[in-house]
Amino acid sequence: MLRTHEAGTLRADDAGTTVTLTGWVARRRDHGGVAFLDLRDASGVAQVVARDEVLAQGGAHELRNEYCIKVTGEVRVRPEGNANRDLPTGEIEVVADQLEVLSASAPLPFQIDERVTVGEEARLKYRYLDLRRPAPGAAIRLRSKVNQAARTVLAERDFVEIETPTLTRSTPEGARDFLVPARLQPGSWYALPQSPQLFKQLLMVAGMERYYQIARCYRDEDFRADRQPEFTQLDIEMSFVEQDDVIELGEAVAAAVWRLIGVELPTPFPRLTYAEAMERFGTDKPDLRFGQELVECTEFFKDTTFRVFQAPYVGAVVMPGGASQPRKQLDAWQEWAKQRGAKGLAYVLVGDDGTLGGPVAKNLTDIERQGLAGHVGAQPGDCIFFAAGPVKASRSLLGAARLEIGHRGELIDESAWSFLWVLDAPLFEPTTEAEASGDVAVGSGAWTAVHHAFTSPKAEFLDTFDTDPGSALAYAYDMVCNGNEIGGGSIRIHREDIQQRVFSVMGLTEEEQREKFGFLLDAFAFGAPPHGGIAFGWDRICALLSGTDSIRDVIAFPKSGGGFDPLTEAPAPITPQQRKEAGVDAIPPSS
RNA sequence: GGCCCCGUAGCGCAGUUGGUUAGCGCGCCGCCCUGUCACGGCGGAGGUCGCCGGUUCGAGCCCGGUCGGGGUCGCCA
Repeated sequence: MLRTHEAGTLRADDAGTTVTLTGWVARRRDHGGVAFLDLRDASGVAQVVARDEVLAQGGAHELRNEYCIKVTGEVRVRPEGNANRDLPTGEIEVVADQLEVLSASAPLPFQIDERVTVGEEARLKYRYLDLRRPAPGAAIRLRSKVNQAARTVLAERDFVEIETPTLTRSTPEGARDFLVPARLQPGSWYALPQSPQLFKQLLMVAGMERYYQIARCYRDEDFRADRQPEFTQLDIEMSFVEQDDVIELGEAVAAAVWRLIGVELPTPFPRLTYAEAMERFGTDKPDLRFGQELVECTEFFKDTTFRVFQAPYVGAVVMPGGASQPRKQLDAWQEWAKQRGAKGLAYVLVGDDGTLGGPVAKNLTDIERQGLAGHVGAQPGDCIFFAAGPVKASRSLLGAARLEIGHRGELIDESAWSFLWVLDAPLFEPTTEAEASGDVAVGSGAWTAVHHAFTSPKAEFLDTFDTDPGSALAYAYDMVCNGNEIGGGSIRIHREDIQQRVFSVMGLTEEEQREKFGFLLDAFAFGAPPHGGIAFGWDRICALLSGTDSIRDVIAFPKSGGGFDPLTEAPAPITPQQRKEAGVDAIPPSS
């Protein structure tokens, strides 16, 4: 090694030791005859004292920030009154007697200083400089620990870490595939996997019994703050298990990684059914760190004369103190609701004396006005928001309003961790609903799978799921943390007859089944074990653990909007020669 | 794909009602400084106001378009 010690580890005990340190000049305080250098390496920072003579030697006089240097000198306790309590190494300094510039630094595009804010674009373009800063660097280092913790839990339980292909076959489910031309078969293409889903099921057929992988997944979809075209899942699959076994393992993994930040998660996690989550929170990933649950009002308004509330569903959510919002603010809520595709957001203001105000109040009957605040649990000074209309859309609007109320009203305890499982999701949803929300149906039937086509119906629906698909629930489970879906999975179908019936509900003919999933169906013909699994959104989990909002902060080299990498400037055009060789323009014989 | 916000020096930002030479902080360059720790002092350089077009006597500012970034809804089994 070029060094004998790491800068951040030096303490008063090391006084008298001659050490050689390597690292970067984090800051230079030059007093003419003597200069103080903060030498930073991965372990931390230590102060180096360099006299003029030492600086002059070896061209070190022009030392600037981020020069990479090597310093040899004696550790000593700092003179009386000069200790720096803010630094772990603040008791000591290294008196340099040799200083060598290993590598000079050009002037920096931005300062390597936590106190200086830098735009994300600049940070990503010079990500290698960004990562020299304490917080960004710490997020990447924490991620490594998170991987390690998960691996430890899984290794203790005899899981087998297995890599699956990244060049694979395009399958029709889910998101858009990234495609890779096959040079040796012009006109044919590989797809990058959206997840190792099918492979991990094949590994169960292969008798591996317990599989995991920290797997890179690829989906060619439009961007969001919490989305990258390539992202990572901790992917797990187990044979001979039931839902509770997977849930227990999931809790063990979560507990192990949260322990890294000193949080002991109480297990088992609370469980909500999908139906209950939708009813009480208007979402399948409720944030339980605050109340303001939705209040069902359909029955309350069953005889209402107010046209808007003569709807299949009426629900409410209370905003504490919301009655004092200025008119402008209340109008802004209408805009907010419209942006979500709603007509608006009806509201009633509860005055300090209990009288109801706002445009809706006068449309209510006396009886309704008397009972309303009590029914929804509103106090004087609160604002009650209503949504009326189709159940699903109304609840979803109220659920979003609830979150907005929580944020604006600072009702959310940011230091709290709320974990839960959401269970018993529906197996199918009507295709029309899926299409209405823009979903591409896999089959041509009236129903499409909510999770995926291999998710098992719950035992009690085995006889009825094809005669009454709308009521069938699945062995599917989502782990939710602070309103984020951080993991999800299911028990899979392993019986051919059930799989056939699921396919036929989805309107897939046998021919289509063969074409789309032939290799999996083949495998299932050879004694497939009952199995199930879970996949964790690893980037989101690392972001939560790092206390950052953006998954970009826990990815070493993330992409910016539009899938662009500001550092390498990928994607980039290819040469005509590459085009020709890759077979990008080959025309398949059939078309 | 829809909607909203942003684009001014290397970085982060200000820029009034459209009006003289576009400012501030940090960084950068030069000189000075022997106990600092976001050291300090003096001096200096640095601008295609994203791009194209329009309105105007005059545009960083107004209008249209376009590119880039961020957010949000759609989409993401």
